Amino acid sequence: MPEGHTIHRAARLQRRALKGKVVRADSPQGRFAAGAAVLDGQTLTGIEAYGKHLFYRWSAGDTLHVHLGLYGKFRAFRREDPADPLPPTTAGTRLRLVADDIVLHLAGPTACDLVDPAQEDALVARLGPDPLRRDADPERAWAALARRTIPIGAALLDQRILSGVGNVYRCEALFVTGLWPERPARALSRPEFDRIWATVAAMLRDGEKAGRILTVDPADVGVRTRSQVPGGERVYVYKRDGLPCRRCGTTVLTWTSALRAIFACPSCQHAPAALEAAS
DNA sequence: AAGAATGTTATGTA
DNA sequence: CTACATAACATTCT
Repeated sequence: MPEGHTIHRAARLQRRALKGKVVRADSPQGRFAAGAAVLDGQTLTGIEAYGKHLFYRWSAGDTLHVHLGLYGKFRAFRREDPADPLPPTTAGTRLRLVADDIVLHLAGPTACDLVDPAQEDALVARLGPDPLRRDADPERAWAALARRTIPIGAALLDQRILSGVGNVYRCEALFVTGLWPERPARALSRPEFDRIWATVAAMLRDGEKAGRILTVDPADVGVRTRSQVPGGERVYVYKRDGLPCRRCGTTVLTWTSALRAIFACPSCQHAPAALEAAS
């Protein structure tokens, strides 16, 4: 269940565990047997994250491209003794990497394939700036938004405009910036865009550090809520439809935007007056 | 056991 | 080329 923070965190932790090491690779379920055979015995020279994509660089020049999709997961195991048996793989395991005392399982990703430089360039060229990357250029996102009539809520999910944001962060970032998700993207002012960019970057950074999504400001933590939603203590609006807003108590609304459920507080996020009255 | 889910691409239409 | 609707794929969890 990954957004950009999960991917960048995986890159950081796996770099620490595997970079510079000779890696044994295989594909226990045979779902990536040919690719694993190519990587087996190579040294992992680097891992790069771009939006929700990962690129693993190998000593013979190969690049492994991974995208976790909706269900992809990494599982890492530490082995005391290299002679110990390998931990069992669960169904859907595509690739297993073994180095020294580390075993890494990659299960269920949408993409797990070897790419040549042209393919990698094409993939990256389709992505908007990633706020977690040092080389991110917010002007590219600003220019892309200015051309779009789609709602800002939909635009934030479009990886071509800006990359790394998923459904939780789009809802939370719009709440924190106080913007109604249905505002046309190109109607945003520059200061509003700057606030969105800064908010998304800060949220993704926090998530990368913590390893989980936690967007609620400590100042709002004490606000009474009857939320029974798992993880509901850590977000403002995501999956909190029908519950009182943590800030103002107004009922949080949900509807469909860009194929996904979106959640927002009509009061804190300046819904059109008609809608606010109706709720 | 149906349905939802922290994702994305493809296709047809206007 | 943009926008929108719809379907499709993928897998796990409740």
